[in-house]
Amino acid sequence: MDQELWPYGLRVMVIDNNSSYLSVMEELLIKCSYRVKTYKNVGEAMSFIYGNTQTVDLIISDVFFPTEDGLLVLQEVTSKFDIPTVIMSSNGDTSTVMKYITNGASDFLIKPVRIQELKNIWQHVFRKQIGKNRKMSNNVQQVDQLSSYPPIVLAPPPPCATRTTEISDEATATLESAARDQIDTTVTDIRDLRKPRLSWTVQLHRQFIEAVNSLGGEKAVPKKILEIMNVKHLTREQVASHLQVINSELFL
DNA sequence: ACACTAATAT
DNA sequence: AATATTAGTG
Repeated sequence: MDQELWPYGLRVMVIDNNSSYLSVMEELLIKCSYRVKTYKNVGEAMSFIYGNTQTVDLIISDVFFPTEDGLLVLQEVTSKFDIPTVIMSSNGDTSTVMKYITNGASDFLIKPVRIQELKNIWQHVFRKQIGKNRKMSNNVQQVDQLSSYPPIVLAPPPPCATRTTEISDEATATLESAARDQIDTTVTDIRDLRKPRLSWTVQLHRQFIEAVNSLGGEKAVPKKILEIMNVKHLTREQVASHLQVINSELFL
């Protein structure tokens, strides 16, 4: 059976002028182990994108009815940066949705957005990349070839992504053993991982990302990350070094 | 003293 | 390119 994978650390920008809804979105996205950056206004969001190319994997923007700034974001971003953009609105009438989709929106979510829908948005990122690569090679694209490390790591899914289950009896057994496997692959000690130097395996990196996310943006400093990761023989310096790289690839 | 970060070294 | 070490700051 194929190992299920999850795109840890996918960098998602959310734009919405309603700050309480922004927080809701942030919380949901963090539960999905994405990295999240939120903006209340379109201008700041766009200037971040202009100043930091290649640091946003996906944008989720409100429509900003009636000014339709959401549409501007969409047109700007799709024409200049090719970042998949998802539009949110509380109004889901067909003509509205159609307008955004025809202008290049990757998806249209109707508020309130449920976490189940956010678990699926990562696919838009990979869709775009597959679209780009398809003409140059007829090789079957392996999903792990599309991942870029360290910004995005494919690893077993986080608890939030537990599949919407209709559980058949034997499937239950499979899931349980999969869960056990996942526990078994959690790194608790790096003695054998540090050959000459430490290797940040996907498991270790996943724990790192989860620790960072659980601390939330600002407070994610090496010492606290280290505490939360709870990995023997891992040093604060090693975490700091890794954090530096992650942050230079930006986001947080 | 300690921890953080940016810069630099390996 | 990835990880470790150093050096300056609070």
